[in-house]
Amino acid sequence: MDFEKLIQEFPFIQELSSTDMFGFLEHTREVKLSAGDVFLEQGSRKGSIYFIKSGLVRSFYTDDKGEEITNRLRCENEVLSSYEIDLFNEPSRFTFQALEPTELISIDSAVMRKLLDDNPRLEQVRRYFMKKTISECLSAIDDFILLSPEKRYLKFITEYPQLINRVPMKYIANMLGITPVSLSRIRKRIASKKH
Amino acid sequence: MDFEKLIQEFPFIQELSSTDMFGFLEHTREVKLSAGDVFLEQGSRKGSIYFIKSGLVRSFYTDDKGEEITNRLRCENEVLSSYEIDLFNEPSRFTFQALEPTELISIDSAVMRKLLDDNPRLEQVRRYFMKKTISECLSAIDDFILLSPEKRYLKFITEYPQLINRVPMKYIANMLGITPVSLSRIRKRIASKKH
DNA sequence: AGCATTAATTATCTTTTGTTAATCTTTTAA
DNA sequence: TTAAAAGATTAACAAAAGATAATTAATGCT
Repeated sequence: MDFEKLIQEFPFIQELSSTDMFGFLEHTREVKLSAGDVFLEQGSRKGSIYFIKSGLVRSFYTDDKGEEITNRLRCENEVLSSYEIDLFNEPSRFTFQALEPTELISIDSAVMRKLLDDNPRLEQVRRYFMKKTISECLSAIDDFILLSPEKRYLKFITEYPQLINRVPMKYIANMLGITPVSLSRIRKRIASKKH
Repeated sequence: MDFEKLIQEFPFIQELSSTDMFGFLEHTREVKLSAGDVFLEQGSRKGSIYFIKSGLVRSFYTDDKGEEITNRLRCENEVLSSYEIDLFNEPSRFTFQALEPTELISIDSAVMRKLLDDNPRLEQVRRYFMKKTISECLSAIDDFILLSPEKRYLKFITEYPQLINRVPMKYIANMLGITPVSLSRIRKRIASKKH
């Protein structure tokens, strides 16, 4: 794992003492997943915080008609977890699934919470992730308010070029808040504009 | 001010010592505003956290065409502030304006940050507001992904019935991510359905 | 390799939204 | 109180999205 990149992604690491770091690392474990594996189920109260060493993960919601609606995609060097379990002590509203062979480093959410609660110096870690979450959410809301579906798609492909060829378009359509059929038409429109 | 209500809204208050509470209160000040008054400008780096004693406030973004796009409405017994200033140490992306005669209790964001940083026992206060923000944001994103504009409007009027007769419809249209014209049609459609 | 499944595209049609402009209605301010 | 301004509605049209179904393309599996 590229340590430089890690620090760049998670600047708070530099501020942690090696004691803190080891105290944290001894509770982590590695998980190897195959494409399609589900590792956290909608409704579960027990979950972990996952760092993606390699691979690709989606989280999705299953609606009353049994339709799966993808709401997040995360790939290597990113962190994800259930907001419900981590922040609100509620059952996860989403299922987490690997879309590729995936290696995760996980730490149980309850254990992590205890670590953070017991060691105030780790507070910055919690704050870092909460701030990051807020930042991402605010940006997503802005996009829904200010941009058309087409603009949102264009923004998506420039912002996450590494994802477009790795996941089904219908997952992206879900995240943009439109139907897969509509996304297909948008893509056609864009392609024809570039003649 | 109704103290019971305050504790219900902000449960962390109970956990604060009176020393902490007074230390906090001595930095607050009251602001009286008339309808239309702007009290925080887009681009400002200096702002406060505002508790609305009475009245109604909106925050809006002015786009490149000079159009104002309302993104938040807050009324009495609610708290608001600039996420950019408070969390990210960046200039506010939004202007804050009173829509009615409004009384605010404010505390300067920089002062508040120092108070929170200096007193770890106040960390729960910060966490409370960050969690609340995340919760609101996630819910808003869900609505954009899962609900049609009409459903979003219906949800809005059941969730915030106290707002519909106090603010122009066009502000609500902005927050729903649609045009005022479209909202007007939606309202007509809904009215005709109830015949 | 070949079959079955899943995803993506295309087509058709209906519904909804955006845009612009005109007309009412309400609010504001002189 | 009345004129001006701002907000809401309506109209008319173009553009886009939803829904459904059919077709084509891609993927997975044994």
